[in-house]
Amino acid sequence: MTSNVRVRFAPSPTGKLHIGGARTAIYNWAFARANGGTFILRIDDTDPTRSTAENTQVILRAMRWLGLDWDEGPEVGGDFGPYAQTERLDLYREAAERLLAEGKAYPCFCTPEQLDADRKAAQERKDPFQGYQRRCRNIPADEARARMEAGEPYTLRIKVPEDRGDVVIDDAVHGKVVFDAKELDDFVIFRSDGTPTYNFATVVDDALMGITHVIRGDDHLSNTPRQVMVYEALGAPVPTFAHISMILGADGKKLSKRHGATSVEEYRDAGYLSDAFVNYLALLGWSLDGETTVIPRDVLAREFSLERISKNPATFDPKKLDWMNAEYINAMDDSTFVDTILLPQLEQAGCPAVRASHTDAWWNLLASIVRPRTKMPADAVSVSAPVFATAKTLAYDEKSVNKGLAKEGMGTVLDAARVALGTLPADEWNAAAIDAALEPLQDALAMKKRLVFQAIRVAECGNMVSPPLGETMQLIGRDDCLARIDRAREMAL
RNA sequence: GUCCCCAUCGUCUAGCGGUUAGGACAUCGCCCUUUCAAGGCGGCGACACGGGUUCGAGUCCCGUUGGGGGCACCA
Repeated sequence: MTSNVRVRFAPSPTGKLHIGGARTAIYNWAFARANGGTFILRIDDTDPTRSTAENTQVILRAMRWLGLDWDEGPEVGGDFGPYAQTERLDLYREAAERLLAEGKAYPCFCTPEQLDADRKAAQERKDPFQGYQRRCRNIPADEARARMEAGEPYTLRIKVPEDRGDVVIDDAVHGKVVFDAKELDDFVIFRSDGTPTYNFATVVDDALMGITHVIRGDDHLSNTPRQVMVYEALGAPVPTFAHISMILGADGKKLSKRHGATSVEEYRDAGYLSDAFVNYLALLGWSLDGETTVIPRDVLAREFSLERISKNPATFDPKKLDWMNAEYINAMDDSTFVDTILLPQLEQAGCPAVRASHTDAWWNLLASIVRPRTKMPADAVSVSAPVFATAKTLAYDEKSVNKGLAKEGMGTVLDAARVALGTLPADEWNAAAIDAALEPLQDALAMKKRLVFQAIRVAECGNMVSPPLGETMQLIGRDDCLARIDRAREMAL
C-alpha cells in the first residue's frame, strides 16, 4: 500500500544523532509506515564549517541501528535527489533567482555593522519590532542591478507582503497557531557568500521533494511562519506541520551532555536493545492508548498517529529505559537469548565458551536462569560466571565466605552435602535430583534451611548471591561441583 | 524587549463537560522463596494559581505564575 504521504528526517551532520533527533526520526518513520507513505532521509549540511562527512556516517549508522529504514536518501537514492543540501546548491540558486525576478525577493546591501546599529537603535527607542528595518526593500530595480553588477556585496531577502495579515499554521499537534505577518521581517534567504540560509534551503527542498508532513522539533515552530512566506513566494503548497515538544533532562532543562549520555551510539554501546530503545523513545511524547507500554516496532509502524502526540515537553527517564530494556530481554525465548545476548557477551568478556561446547538443552537451561537476572546484556556474564568457572578458577568473595562459610558448623554442612551429592549418579545429575538430595540436610543437621543452602551456595558459586542452586549445579556438572565442595571445605569451620 | 509554545502523581502519560481522575516507571509493603532476580498482590502519590462560562470544569474562555523556544548572513 502506498499513499502520497511523504515525510523526511533532515539531520544536520554537526554532531552525533541525539536522543531528540532520534525520536523525531522515529516519529517520521512510523508516520510514513503507518500511512503507507515514503520516508526520506536528507542531510542538511548547509553549514560547511560544522558539518562533517564523518558525522553523516555516524548518523546513518545510528539510523540503521535504530532500524529506521529510509525509502529515499543517502545510499538508497530516489527520484528527488540529491539528498544532501551541499549537492543541491544549484536548486536553491535557481529558486532564489526566480524569486528575485518575480520581485518576491530583493537584494540587501546593508553591512553587518549597519544592521547591528539599526538593531541597537530599535532597542533604544523600545520599538516592539526589532527586526530588519527594510532599508533596501525599495531600492529601484535598475539601481539594485547596477550595484550588484558593480560587485557590491549583498544578501537576498524575502519580501514579506505588506498586507499579508495573519499567518495561520494548522499544526497537527498544537492546533491553530497564529502569527501576525507584521512581526516577520524580510529575512535573509541567501547569504552574501552565495549560500542559502536554512529557512530557505529547507523549504525549497521540502517543496521540491513533495514533503506532505513536516514532523520536527518544537524549536522550529516560531520559524514556521517565515517558512510559510517562502512556500507562498515559491507558489508551493504548504505542508502539514507537526511540532513535537523537546526532550528535557531530569532538571527540566534541555537535555545536554551534563545529563549523561545523549547520543544514540552511546546507548547502543551501553548495551541497550534497539527495539527497547525505540519503544521507550516512541513513548516519550506519544501514546497508543495510555495503557500499553510495550509497543514493538511493528505495532508502532502500524498504529502511530499524529493525533496522539503529546504537547508537553518530556523528561528523559533513564530508569524507565532500563526497565524497558529488561522487559525486552526477559521476553526473549531461550535460544534467542543465548544467541543474541549470552554468547556475544561471553565472547566480548573473553570467555572461551562457544555454542558447541554444550548442548542446546544446557544453553537453554542456562538462559532460563540468567535471563530474568539480566537488566543489561553485560549482566549475563556476571550472573553466569559461576557456571563458566571451575573448581580451580572459581573466585571466592571474601565477604560471602566470612558470612556464609567460615562459621561454626558449616564444615559439617559441606561434609553432609558432599555425601548426599556423592550418592547421586552422574546420569541423575539434574536440578530436581540435586534439590531433593540436599533437602533432608536441614533436618539431619537440625539447622536452618537458609544456612545450609547458604554454605553450599558459597561453596559452589563463591558468592552468597547466585542463580538457583539446583540448576546452577546441574550446569556446572557433577565432578566439578564435588571438587568445589572439597576446595571450599578448607575454608569452612 | 517582543512573539510563540507548554502546564494531570517524583517521571512518562490516559482523560477530549458529569470518572471513586485510569495505566506505566520509580518508591514502599506483602506474598512466593535456599540467596538474588523474575512474578503476583497492595500502599503512597497529581489536575500550578485566580477569575469566569455552565445545573455541572482536569476538560471551554481570560488572567497570573512558572517553564521552554524563536526573533542571526546557525541549523
